[in-house]
Amino acid sequence: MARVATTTDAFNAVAEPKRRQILDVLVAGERSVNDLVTLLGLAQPQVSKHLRVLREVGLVDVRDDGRQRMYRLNGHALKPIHDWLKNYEQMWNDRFEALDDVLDDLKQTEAADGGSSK
Amino acid sequence: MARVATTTDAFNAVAEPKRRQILDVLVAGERSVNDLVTLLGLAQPQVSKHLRVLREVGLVDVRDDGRQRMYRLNGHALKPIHDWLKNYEQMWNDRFEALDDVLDDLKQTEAADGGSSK
DNA sequence: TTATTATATACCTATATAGGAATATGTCAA
DNA sequence: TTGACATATTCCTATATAGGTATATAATAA
Repeated sequence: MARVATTTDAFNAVAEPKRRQILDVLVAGERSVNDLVTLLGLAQPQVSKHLRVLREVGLVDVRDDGRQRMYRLNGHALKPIHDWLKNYEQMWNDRFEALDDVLDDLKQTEAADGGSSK
Repeated sequence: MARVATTTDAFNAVAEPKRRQILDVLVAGERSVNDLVTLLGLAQPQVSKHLRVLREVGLVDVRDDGRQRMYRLNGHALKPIHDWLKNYEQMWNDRFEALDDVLDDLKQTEAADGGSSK
């Protein structure tokens, strides 16, 4: 079997770096396809194709504006990724590293109390 | 061209749902390959293969223990994903939704002051 | 109408999977 | 040693991309 489809969920859609770039541009606001082509230096068909994937997983919405199509970010579609990461945050959080320091201090104090002089 | 390699970064490694499942098990602590096979109901070779991908992107570390190999999570490798999401959090945060409510209220008050009676 | 601009789709190709099955490697026990 | 267990690797196949190029569709302008 091949890989899970890119349009399966936000995880897969966002695995492609150029699609992340597109989203990063759209955070600032609505953009036409051509804007994205210019800003990212990609070929127009590939931009359209990436946008289709992003649209299929709900990461962007479109609006017709004359002959342009304005794409706009829908950040909510990223929440499942953020939610999944919740269980792991503690592993790199400053707050937890601070806690680790405290625990290390406690251990050292214990060791000192225990009598190890070296 | 095909898709970006699964071993390119955490984004791609984690796009595969079964690899996320493996990580979800490892949050609780170290596990042998067979533990994972049993807990997840997957075939042993596929588990080994998924673990290889996770190892190549630094998401897990291994330790030899007799004939077992104990795998352990390295959550730090997920931080780049979390960092990337930082720019988007505001779009689904309660705090921002609360702010939206406030802004809506303001708008309504304005409208009322403006004289729209209907 | 025709031309021009903006975007989407179709077609082609190379490539990297993920799973299944078989087998290799490695470690311990008898 | 031989056998049993634990894990990794190899080989095979079907499939879904991503990029390139060409073309279709759609909307405006002349």
